[in-house]
Amino acid sequence: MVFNERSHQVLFAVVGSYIKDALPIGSRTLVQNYDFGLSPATIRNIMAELEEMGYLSQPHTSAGRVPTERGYRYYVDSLIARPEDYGAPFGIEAQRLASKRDDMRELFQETSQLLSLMSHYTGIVMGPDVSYTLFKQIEFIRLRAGHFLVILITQDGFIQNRIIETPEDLDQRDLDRIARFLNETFSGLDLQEVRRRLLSEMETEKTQYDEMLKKVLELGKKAMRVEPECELFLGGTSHFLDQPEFSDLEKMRSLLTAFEEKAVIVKLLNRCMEGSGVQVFIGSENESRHMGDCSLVIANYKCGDRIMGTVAVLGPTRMEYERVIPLVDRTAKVLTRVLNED
Amino acid sequence: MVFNERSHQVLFAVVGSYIKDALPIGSRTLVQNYDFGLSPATIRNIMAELEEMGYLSQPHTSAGRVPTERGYRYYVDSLIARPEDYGAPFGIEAQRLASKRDDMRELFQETSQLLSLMSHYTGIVMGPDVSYTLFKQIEFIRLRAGHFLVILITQDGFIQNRIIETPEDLDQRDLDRIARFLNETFSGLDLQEVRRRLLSEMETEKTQYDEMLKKVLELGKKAMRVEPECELFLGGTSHFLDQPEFSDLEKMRSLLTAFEEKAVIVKLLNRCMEGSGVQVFIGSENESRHMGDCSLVIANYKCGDRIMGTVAVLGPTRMEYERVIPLVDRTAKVLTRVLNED
DNA sequence: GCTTAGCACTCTCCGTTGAAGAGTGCTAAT
DNA sequence: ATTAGCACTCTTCAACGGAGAGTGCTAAGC
Repeated sequence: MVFNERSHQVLFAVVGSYIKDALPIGSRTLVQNYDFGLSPATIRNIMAELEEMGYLSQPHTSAGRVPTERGYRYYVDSLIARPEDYGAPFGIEAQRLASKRDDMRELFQETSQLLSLMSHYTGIVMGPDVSYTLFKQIEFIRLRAGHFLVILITQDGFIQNRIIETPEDLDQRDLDRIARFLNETFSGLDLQEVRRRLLSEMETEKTQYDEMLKKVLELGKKAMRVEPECELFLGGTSHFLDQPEFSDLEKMRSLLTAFEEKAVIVKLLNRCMEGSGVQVFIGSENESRHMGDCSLVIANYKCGDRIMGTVAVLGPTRMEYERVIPLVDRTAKVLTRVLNED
Repeated sequence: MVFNERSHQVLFAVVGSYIKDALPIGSRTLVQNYDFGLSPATIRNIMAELEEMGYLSQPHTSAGRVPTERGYRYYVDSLIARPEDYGAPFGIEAQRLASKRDDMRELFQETSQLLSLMSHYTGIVMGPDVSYTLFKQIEFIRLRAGHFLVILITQDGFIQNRIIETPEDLDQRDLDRIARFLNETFSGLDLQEVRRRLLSEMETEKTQYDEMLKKVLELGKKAMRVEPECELFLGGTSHFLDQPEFSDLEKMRSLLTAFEEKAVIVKLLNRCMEGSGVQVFIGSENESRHMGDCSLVIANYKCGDRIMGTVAVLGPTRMEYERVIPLVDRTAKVLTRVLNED
């Protein structure tokens, strides 16, 4: 801690109060509400210090104080450092999620909505990067000449279907044989790896002479072409309208457009895939110009030992971290548990 | 037409001008921009008449005139009645859609975005009600004990997958046999009908004694349980922020919430499934309290002779009908063509 | 030496005021 | 039937000024 207990308390009080009311807070109101046993004048001195150190600022000369990003950062760091037990993971919600265990997409959608519901901000879940998930099974269904439906199932239970075309037609019997071959050969590898092996195999001389094998590889290559992308699940975007700081039309618009290009968020979340525990990105820390006034509270969920994806809550910088941080933490844990019970 | 040529022109001019600028328009500006060969005073008299008849109104005593819903209605009806050739369906866009022919969901998503892109409003596509589409093929894939992935393909190319559970396990060989049986027996019927037959079959006495058939029916019943719901594809919801009339925070919010409960829109669109050609619903005509200031321009698309779903553009009452009506019409036609070429 | 009371100062907020501008309806003249 | 003229109404906008809130500084108190 950089400064003494008293400054700490005052800073906490200011940040807390501002989070609650979105109003600059002055020395008088502070002593009224927080009972420090000090007079407004003393508080003023402390606040002046805090301002000098860059934790608070005044919108104009005779308004109260408002936290700076640095102030929020201090506040959040203290909250996270608090070695507090967040209590038992919630029960009913865990059940609700567990019931969606089989369909990953539904599970993630539900989770993002749950996050939104409980935080009153926007909930985000980033699914696993498909190209790194483990291959389990593939099936082909012939739709019409040269058009096939590919169903790709990963070990996590992610199901993806896509339609591919080939210049020459194949009948269902061939397709089944190809699928069986691929399933036996590649099960358990990640999709990147599967694709790599397919490609290297194709370059081998001998393949040239085995017509059937060539078909297999060709089809496999097409079927496994997964974009290295993770799906993003958003819940409760309209909560943004609840926040007074986004009553500004321009901000609203740039936020909404940011949502439509989900890419920005994915990039952001990807950056955080390494860390463990809850992480918080405040305001300009998250380097997207659209999100200057937003904070992101994130945590990773795992499958086995591997970090699989991210859950997050996106809200205004003035977010109720005290509620949201434990919430995100617990949600990530519940999701991890649901994914690992089998 | 209720009134004479001159009144008609004035009304058109007012509506057109208001659509363009969102500003009440007065007699002076009207003669300046539209060249009627009449003086402001005369226009004033005409406008007073139109107001009395309920086609125009004044926000306050000394502002210009603004169209009422009735005014819009007259304007739109005249536009639609115009026996105009809307020109050849657009080329490049049609191509873009045709390339998505195979995956219906992508096709619809693309269409809604196209609508939004070209209209600058929100584009909507309502997919077919799955329970009335024609069954083509079903496949089962065993995931783990008692858990199966069902892939349901309709003749339109709609692919749906769902996971079902059964108390007793079945191996893949059984599943394939069941699928083959269902495919042979029910291909070409609509899903409602398939389900009905399955149920009636199950009640037949003899079924009780054929263990295998019983399994087939049981699984078929579960697999075919499609909710009588149509998917909704929205594109460009953020365009709403462009409109000056929605700078009001309250309206924005209620609109966004309306979007989140897509049900409202589905209900609305369903009501219009019968009509042919372009239909327009103005302001309060569309009976959802959230959409008081919105208009909906819709048209149906078909597959064969059957109306399959709806494309629509949702915008402010002050919408550029002149551009949007032909746009929606052409889009519906292109979609119909894409769906029917095979 | 830290804390506090007092005070002058600054800045926002909000209601008032008044002039400018836009548009109307009515009347009388063409 | 159309139009010019005119008085009237209503909004918009900028300027103004007082009330209120909060600050920093200084000097007195514990």
